[in-house]
Amino acid sequence: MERARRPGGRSARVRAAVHQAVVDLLREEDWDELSLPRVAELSGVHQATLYRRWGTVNDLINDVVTEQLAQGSPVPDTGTLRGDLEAYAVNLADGVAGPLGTLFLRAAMVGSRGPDGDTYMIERAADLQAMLERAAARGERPPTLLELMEVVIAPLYYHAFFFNRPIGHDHARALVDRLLALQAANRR
Amino acid sequence: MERARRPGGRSARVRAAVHQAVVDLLREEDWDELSLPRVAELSGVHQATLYRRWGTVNDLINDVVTEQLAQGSPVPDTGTLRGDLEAYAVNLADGVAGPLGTLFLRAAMVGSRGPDGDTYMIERAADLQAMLERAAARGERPPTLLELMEVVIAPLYYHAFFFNRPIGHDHARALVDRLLALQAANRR
DNA sequence: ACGTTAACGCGAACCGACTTGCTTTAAGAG
DNA sequence: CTCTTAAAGCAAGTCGGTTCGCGTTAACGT
Repeated sequence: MERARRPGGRSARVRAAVHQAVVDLLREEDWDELSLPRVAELSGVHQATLYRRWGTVNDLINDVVTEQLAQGSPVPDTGTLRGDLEAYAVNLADGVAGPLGTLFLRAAMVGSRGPDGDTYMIERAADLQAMLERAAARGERPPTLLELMEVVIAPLYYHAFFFNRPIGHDHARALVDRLLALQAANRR
Repeated sequence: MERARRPGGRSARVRAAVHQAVVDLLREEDWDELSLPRVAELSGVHQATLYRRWGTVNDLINDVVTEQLAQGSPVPDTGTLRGDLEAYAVNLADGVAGPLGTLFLRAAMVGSRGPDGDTYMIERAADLQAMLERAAARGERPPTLLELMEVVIAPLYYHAFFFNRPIGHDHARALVDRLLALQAANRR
């Protein structure tokens, strides 16, 4: 894999300015107003640079999402299964609202892929899997990854997607309750 | 509300050809290849007509989705709650796969609205609510609409959206099982 | 500090999406 | 059958997104 040949100062500044402009545009304007010329205008970076470095809007979005996922919102480790799940759910609820949520949904829709060719979802899934295995190691009885996705994560996205209004923390925690209740019921 | 002034023969044929072309394009090409000129080419209808009747790609998609929802897939009435739910879930599972699912998701993402200004989701919700009320009238103990959406519908969309692969009928029925199991647990 | 060159800035040209004024066709009414 | 006119076809023109060749800047190695 080809490493970036000159990652230093200027390129980094340009990248940051462009990423910032993307988020800003998404915050104010409509979904499909996002174009490279528009980003160029707002960021002060020349169009040609955008086309050369990123090529298309989707690739740019891809880059932004990758960066955000890499640094922001790590999977929590609170010491209890319930604690981890609630922290994660509440965090995700906040995340899918706001401009980054939109970005993320759009990225997913176009079938964006991370550097290793995997879907973002799959990369994240590994982290969640690890969280569940920590719980199992402590002697708790965690749900499967599929159950977690279906009972907690899917509803969060669903609300954001179809009704795009923020999901309350209480509501997010209620989803976790439901998941754990199912676990309790299954054990019998 | 202004009725269509001349809904007869030719207009109907044009509309049908255009709708067909949209679905065909979506089946073969990529998500963002869909443009009015492209649809014009494939349908044999002139560009100008498309721009005058629909204006934008989103409005066209809107029209297609509205039509599909209006005729296709009515909310079932099998006589039992479980029967209704399973029929609905299996049907939706098939629906969200395939090109129409994509169409629908995209429409939702842009925040499409039906003729009365409501989100499609909200229009459909009324039908589902009626289904649940029929069950209640029979003396069954139906879940709330919110529970139905979160436990059954959300996961179906989630799978289609993030992993876009079809959901098996068994899997769809399993989601209904989960919903009913939750109901049983709550009753205690 | 100095030279090399990747990465950015600039403007012109290109191309496809979108618009518009006019003409032609055929639905629907009498 | 005839008339009216809504809706479709046509073609030229505008506009914004995209590409390209060339000159300039500033990372990074020495």
